[in-house]
Amino acid sequence: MARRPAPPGVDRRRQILEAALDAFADEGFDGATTKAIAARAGVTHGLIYFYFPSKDDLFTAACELQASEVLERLDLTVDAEADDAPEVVLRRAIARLVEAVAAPRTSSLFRVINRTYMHGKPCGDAGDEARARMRAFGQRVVQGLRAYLDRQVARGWLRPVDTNLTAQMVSSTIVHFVIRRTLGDEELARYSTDEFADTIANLFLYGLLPQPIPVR
Amino acid sequence: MARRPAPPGVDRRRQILEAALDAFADEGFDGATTKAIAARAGVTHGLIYFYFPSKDDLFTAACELQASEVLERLDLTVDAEADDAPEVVLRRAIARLVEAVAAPRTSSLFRVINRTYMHGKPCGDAGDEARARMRAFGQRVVQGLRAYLDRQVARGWLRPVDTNLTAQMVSSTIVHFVIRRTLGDEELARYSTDEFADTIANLFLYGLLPQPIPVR
Amino acid sequence: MARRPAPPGVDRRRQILEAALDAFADEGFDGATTKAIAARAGVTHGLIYFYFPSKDDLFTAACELQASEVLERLDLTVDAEADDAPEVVLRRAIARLVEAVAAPRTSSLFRVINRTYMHGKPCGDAGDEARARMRAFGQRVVQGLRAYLDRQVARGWLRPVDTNLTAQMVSSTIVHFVIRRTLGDEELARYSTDEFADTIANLFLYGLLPQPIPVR
Amino acid sequence: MARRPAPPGVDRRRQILEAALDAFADEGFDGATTKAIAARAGVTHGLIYFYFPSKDDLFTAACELQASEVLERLDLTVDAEADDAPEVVLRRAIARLVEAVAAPRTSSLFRVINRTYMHGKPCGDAGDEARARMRAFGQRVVQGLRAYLDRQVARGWLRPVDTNLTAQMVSSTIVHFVIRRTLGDEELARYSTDEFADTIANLFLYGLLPQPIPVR
DNA sequence: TATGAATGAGGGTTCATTCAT
DNA sequence: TATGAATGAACCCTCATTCAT
Repeated sequence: MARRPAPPGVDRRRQILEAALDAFADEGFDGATTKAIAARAGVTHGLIYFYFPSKDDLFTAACELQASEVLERLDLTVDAEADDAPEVVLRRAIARLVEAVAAPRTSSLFRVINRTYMHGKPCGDAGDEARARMRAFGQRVVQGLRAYLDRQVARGWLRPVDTNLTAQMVSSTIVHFVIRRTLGDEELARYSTDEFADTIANLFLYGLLPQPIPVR
Repeated sequence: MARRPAPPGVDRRRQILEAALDAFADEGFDGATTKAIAARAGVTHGLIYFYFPSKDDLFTAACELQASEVLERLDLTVDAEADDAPEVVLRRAIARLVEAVAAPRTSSLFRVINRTYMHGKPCGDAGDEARARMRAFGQRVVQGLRAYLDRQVARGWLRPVDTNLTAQMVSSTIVHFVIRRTLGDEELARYSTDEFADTIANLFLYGLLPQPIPVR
Repeated sequence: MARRPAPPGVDRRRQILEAALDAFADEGFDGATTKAIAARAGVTHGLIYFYFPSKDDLFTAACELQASEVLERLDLTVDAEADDAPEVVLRRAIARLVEAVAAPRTSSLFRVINRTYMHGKPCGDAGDEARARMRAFGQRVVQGLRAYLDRQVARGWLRPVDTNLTAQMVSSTIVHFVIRRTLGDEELARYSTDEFADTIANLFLYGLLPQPIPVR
Repeated sequence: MARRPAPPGVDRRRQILEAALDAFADEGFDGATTKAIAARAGVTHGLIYFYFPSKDDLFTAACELQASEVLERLDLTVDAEADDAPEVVLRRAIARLVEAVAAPRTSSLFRVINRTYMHGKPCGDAGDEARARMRAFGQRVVQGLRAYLDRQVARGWLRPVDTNLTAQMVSSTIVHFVIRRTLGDEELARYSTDEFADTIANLFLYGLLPQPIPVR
């Protein structure tokens, strides 16, 4: 009974994809029932299967849509050649990442990816293929940061560290804390977004050993 | 039919708890079926419900058992007053954490906790209560590290940073990467455990800005 | 959206009916989805419900269309008074039946009918009514053959057997084997259509007991 | 909630298998829902999946159980060397087949097989494998009859016909009519089982051409 | 203690059917 | 006429949980 066709300007498919991503982030792949996703999207249960062949496909599509949209905002190349002082540049990069990850849908994506990373068995939850793609997406994010670090190291503005591992650490730290903050962690909610980015940046810029902190 | 009482010296309850924790880590709460847990523990399905009233309780018990056992090994107070140079001391602390987290059952525990942290909705997966307890456990781990940092800052051996946030960052970084390494991440498998701890320590000790690295 | 009216000379309704009959024959009533039928007919899914109120009605219509078209070709009355020898006459009748049943759409019809015959419960598959009509159609086919046999018995050209039962046996045998041959049964594919009709005719003409077979 | 364990002497598995075969015969593979089968067996829905991994497996198991039990009763070798007159011997064989096929569960099996034979697409209904096995079973039945016919032809008691095709025709005729009779066909119900077997036997023994019928 | 048959709610998926366009 | 998005009932199957033994 085809009751209500979508009002013009409403994209049911996108509604579903967004609801799905949030649901997967909140409940996990198994925990997010297709029925719940439909309810969240304001859509009937059956409609999901009109747009997507299976829950797995929905999962993949939801992740990829968000991933593709997020990659632009995470582009650091524009900043790479700025002539500002090293700490200013890195601070800015971290602020950019914090901001990007904190966007509502994006944090859902990263929550999903995080689960993917914590899995051992190459089966079950949403299939291997989806996991592989998420991993690839995660790597692209990291590679963006790494390229950026490489550039700064080459210029002599940063210490010659293992840029790969460093990029992973920095980005995973950002993701971890931004998500916790997003989820309402009280300790983290005290910091404004800027303070937050700043604190992270300070740690990674100067480390823990005593030394004069340059005025910002 | 045939009742096969456990041979003496075999603790069925513990068998179940350990199998459960690993299963929850591998498959997630929903993904780990009680049947699979029983099989993993070498126990009949029904027996689980002799020892535990429900899957939720099993989940809680499995986490708590491991948590209580792990807290001892993570105790850093013994080192807190050592007179070695600051970097030596912190490096040692990080190595301790890396080693502790990498222990097989412990990494399962942290994998489970990680999922818990990434959840938003206060429902579904094993109930709120369990999540609250896991959070409390995580905090105890962090507080151990934080107390350690406080001590060093007080001594003037570390910069006066926000020790709470720093402790969280350091520990979450360690957990994140140790787990990924445990799960077979190829990039991380290149590092030996010591190198790994060292790399992490260097980053947090000195930061990214150019400066002379003291000989170790 | 775009309405593509059928090009003149194309009978959408008939397209659907033919596709439906084949689909029902191949997959059964439940197995043949309306979507698949639409695809087979080269028509959109919704259009089916413009021409037919329900799947049941489509089923009925598809069967009846074919049944009405087939009844002409199965008419044996023209031959009934031929003066050829009895075996020639019966042989010719059987050949006619074999040929008629083997026609592509006709064999689909008989496949559908066969299923109908093998059903017990007066429910489910396409309703009782449809089954009753199919049975009636089957009986008309049989009655045609029976009338023919009656005529020959009356003339003394055949043994005075129970012509009703005999007609049913002969026709069901023909249908059964022609269908199996149509479906690619390897053992039956060895025979040409003529050989096939001949073999059947021989059995029914002479029986199994030893006796000289007249030259044909 | 494990309410009622089976009373001793009740084989739930067999209950399910028998109910399943009848249901498949009545409704077809798709039409017979697992829920209906469970109800028919006097068993809860879920129990089916305790004993059988899937509906397909249940289908296969149900057919095979009945097939194996029926093959004994269809054994004609004992009669093969009897010294009675040819018509007596064949008449007896046909009576045996009629009786065997008419047994309640057996006719269900043959109804299922019939559907299998009438299918074209090697997919859908219960999978190819099951269909292949049913075909094999059908062939074993036919081969039994064929071997019997071969023996009689070799002795010179029957005409040297194509025994393979003849066996198929005789058995398919028997199956077809016994099933219809079982299902309540009014025309066929008039005949007693013996009359029925006799009529069939007469047709196949003597054919339709005029000739003296020997006293029985 | 220990077993495993038994239960039933609920999850993913399919599909006949409807209706605005 | 024709389209295809939309709906909801029902299906197969899984799984936590129970209970007689």
